[in-house]
Amino acid sequence: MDNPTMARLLDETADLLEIDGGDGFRIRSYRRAAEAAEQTTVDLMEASSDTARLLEIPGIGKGMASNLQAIAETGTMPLRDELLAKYGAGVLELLKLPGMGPKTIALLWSAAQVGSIDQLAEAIEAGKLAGLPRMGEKQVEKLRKGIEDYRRSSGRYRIDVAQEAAQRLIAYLNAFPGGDTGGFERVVSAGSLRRGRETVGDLDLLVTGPACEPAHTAKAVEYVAAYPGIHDIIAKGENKVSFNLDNGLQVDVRLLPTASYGAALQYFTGSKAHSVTLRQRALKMGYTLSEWALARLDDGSTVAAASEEEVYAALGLDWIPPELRENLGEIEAAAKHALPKLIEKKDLRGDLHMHTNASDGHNTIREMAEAAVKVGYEYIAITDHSKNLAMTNGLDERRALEHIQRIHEVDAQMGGRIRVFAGIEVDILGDGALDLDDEVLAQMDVVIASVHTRFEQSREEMTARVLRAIENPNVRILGHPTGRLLLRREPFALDMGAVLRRAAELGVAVEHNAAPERLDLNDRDLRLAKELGCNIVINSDSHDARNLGKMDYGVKQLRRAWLEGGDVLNTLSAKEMLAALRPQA
DNA sequence: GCCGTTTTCGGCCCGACTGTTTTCAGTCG
Repeated sequence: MDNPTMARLLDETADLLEIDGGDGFRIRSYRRAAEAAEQTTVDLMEASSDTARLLEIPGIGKGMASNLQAIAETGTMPLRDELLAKYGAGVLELLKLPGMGPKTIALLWSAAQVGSIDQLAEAIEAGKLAGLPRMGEKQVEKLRKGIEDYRRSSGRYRIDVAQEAAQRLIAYLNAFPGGDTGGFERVVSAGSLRRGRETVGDLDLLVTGPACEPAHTAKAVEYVAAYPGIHDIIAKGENKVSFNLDNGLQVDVRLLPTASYGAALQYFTGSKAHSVTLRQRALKMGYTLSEWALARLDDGSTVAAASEEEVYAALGLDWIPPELRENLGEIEAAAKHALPKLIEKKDLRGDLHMHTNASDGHNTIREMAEAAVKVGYEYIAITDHSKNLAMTNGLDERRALEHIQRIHEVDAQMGGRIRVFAGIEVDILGDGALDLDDEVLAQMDVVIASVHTRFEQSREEMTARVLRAIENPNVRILGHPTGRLLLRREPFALDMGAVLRRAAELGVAVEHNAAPERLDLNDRDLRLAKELGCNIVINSDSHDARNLGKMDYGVKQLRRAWLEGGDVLNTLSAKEMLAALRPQA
């Protein structure tokens, strides 16, 4: 079991304790321990036999150490089992509905025998919630919509979750002993994960090599099917194994001969719409395209199959980056040799959105700056929260001014190794006013304005609110413009066209927030932003120095939006970036 | 349940907003 899984078990125990009405401080210690498990560099599974080593981790005391040891040994822990037996696993799923917290769950459980999302849906339909305390019409309607949203998004997984699952599986497959089969040559992920979609429905893994040659796949298939992370096997054939992982994610592993690698990779990367258009094109040229090869229609002889480049070239096309394969004009562009030169991670020279322990981050300004040097950045901006987000210990005017001083000091201490700009992620209040005085904001190099509250406003209200915020001349970046949390919270209603048009006029940049739970703006709106002439920035929104370089998923979204290096301000030098960000300054 | 002690018990996180109240509980992050 890995650290994140152990962390999840501790966090679930905290959830269950809350539902059970347990002591708040005890619950917090479980949350802290979960966070510690998530963040520590110690391999907890390995360290579990050494109590002293566990106790060295801040947040882990005697009780947590024995919990971790129980988890390492049995895969669970007594308190968690006891509470699960009492309430059932369904309550943990209930907690994922917006507006549904532990107190409400406890109420529903005791008053209406509701212990799962399905039971809640039934209770709502049967009108059983009417009359319960704090269950007015609006509240019930909110729950109904929450269930709808949840059901629509379930069955999909965030790209980082899918990517990590794929990496573990790929590592396992690469360890195939092979023996007389000749083993595997290449193990790669295809499908929507390779295309960089923000969420993934299932994993497609492609395996080629001697052990995958037709009629010789038995040993390879058995090895795949023996992967320890498998929950249940759906299908097992000669060149395909399908199964569900413990977290429910479905995986298809396909075994194909080396000679078909390119055709197979193209076929399994999709998208479906892209592949259909490609196959139509092949037919017009007298070819047929399958996962085995691009072949002549008349005699079936292979035209191209070993690499994707050969397959695309034989169809008269430049190789198309996977992120573009959505049948949105990429095939026409490839035929005209007019594909964009997509932005790459190495083009990024800085990051303009991150938090420190002055608000809800984990590290100091200095630690963030040092981490950014390691990533290879030329500049960063420190942008902590403002006071309206009390939960995050957001800065008021006085603290914000002090923070600017400290940032300047660190900037000087870094001795030119990196520029550290003073910034803020200022809250956009309900009416579109900003959470800090203009005189304070005016002293910042980079002001990001973001919505964090009152997501339920109407489209008109929200649009007016955001427009008012970006009219403030101190605002240089609109942060995570839709507020969405993938698979958890829908984007709020907003007239995106109106906001982007005004942002372009004002020279306010729109952010692509690269945190994998946000990826906000999405690829479609990013493409629109480019068309409308908006400045675009990509930021990590790091709350931890270790996340600073994690831009990969965000860069994929930029690529899906057809963006080139020149479209994104982070590819500029510090001086050019500031000039573009503050054209009037 | 963790931590850090004036060493074995007391402190541990503040505030806005909503929908339900008619003075406030619950959620948010």
